[in-house]
Amino acid sequence: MSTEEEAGTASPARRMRADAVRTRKALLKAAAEVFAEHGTEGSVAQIATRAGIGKGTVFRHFPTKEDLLAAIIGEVIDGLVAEGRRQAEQTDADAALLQFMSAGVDLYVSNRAFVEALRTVPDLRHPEIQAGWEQLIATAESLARRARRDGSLRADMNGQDVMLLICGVYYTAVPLLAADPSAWRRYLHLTFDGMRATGTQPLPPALFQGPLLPTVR
Amino acid sequence: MSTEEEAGTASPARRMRADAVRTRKALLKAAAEVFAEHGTEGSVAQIATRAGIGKGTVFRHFPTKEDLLAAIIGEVIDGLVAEGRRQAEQTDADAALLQFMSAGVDLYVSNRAFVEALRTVPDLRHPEIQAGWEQLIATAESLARRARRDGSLRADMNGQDVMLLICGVYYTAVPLLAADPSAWRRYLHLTFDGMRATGTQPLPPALFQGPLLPTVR
DNA sequence: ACCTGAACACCGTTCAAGT
DNA sequence: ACCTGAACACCGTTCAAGT
Repeated sequence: MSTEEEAGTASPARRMRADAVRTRKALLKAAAEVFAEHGTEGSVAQIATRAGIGKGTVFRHFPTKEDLLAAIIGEVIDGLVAEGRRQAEQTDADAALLQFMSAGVDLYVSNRAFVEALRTVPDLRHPEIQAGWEQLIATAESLARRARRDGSLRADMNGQDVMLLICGVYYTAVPLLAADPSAWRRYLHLTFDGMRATGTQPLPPALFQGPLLPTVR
Repeated sequence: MSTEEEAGTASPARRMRADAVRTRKALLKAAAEVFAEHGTEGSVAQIATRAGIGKGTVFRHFPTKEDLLAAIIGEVIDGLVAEGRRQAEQTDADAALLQFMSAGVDLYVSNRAFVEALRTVPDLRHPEIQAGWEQLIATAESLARRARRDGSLRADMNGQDVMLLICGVYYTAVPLLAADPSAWRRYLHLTFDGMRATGTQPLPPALFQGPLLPTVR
């Protein structure tokens, strides 16, 4: 978590004054905490107070609240991508895919802002988030490909499906999570059964193979 | 749609002055439109303007914005319950369940406020919504029971699962809906395959059989 | 009894004034 | 170069004043 390179998160311009570097670090830490706890609705004032800085300073570092959110979410995405790559080295392709999806749903449960941000991927036009999302799809696709080859995943499932389904499983369980934070497991297993189903009708086609957002349409 | 009994929506106290009845009707109409278009975030000012009344008047009829939302959502729920009962009369139990779920997802797609409200069912402590939700579960359960009996639905699926999965399917497809409003069909079919899966591991247990919110825990 | 709009405490955002 | 807090246009909500 904190073993990454420090300070340079999303590399702001070049060469900052020492005090600004400190301020920025405190800001990012506070924002990460507030967003994880309160979701996207956590207020800028709340973040500023927790970081011990003025409200105006937040907007000096990030032009909008959304930009700040994107910086935080970018890091969370990186973490999930890393998890996917770790799973890709496992021998059992089926288990690797399931464990990747479990990690994803679990992350959603523990970080409200993460799902809220990803759900609005088409709206949030942040290159960092778009790039992160495509990395996630690529990672998921590599896991899916292996599982397809050894027959544990149906032929018409791709990486984008995997990512979208992680989100769907989370939302399926949302109303139950307050009472039981692991209620999502039931629906992940159900979904996974659907993903391996054989001898059924072929699914209606997937929309996009590559990037989530086409320029046309 | 407008063939229902007029004016009495959620029966306010007793005997209103004629002008108040007119105001209330305009308010409910405006609120239904604004919420469907803009989701929960549609503003009270927007609704008041569209209804041609003052902002304060909104709060005279409904103590909070949430109460107004609940009145609107209550009606939408009734519509879906009716659809479920219609499907229950169909001979093919499997098709009835699938068509009920299709109608549900489709409703979510066309009415943003509806999903947003249902997702927060545990938070929204409105008896009307709670009651409506339980009616939905009961309706879904009657469809599920028939499908379970004739073997087209796995034995460990219940009505609550059905309702939660409708929501999940919607959210799975959310990022694609702007580009293709029927993208959810792919995931509904996948989910449905999971729901009929046989010869697989039993699912982790369901949390609650009856009402969604236990008093304990 | 019913409606209204000004007033309040919030929100994200801007910016002149300070160091 | 960097930070700050007052000021702005919003938000949901309250309430004294009008009919």
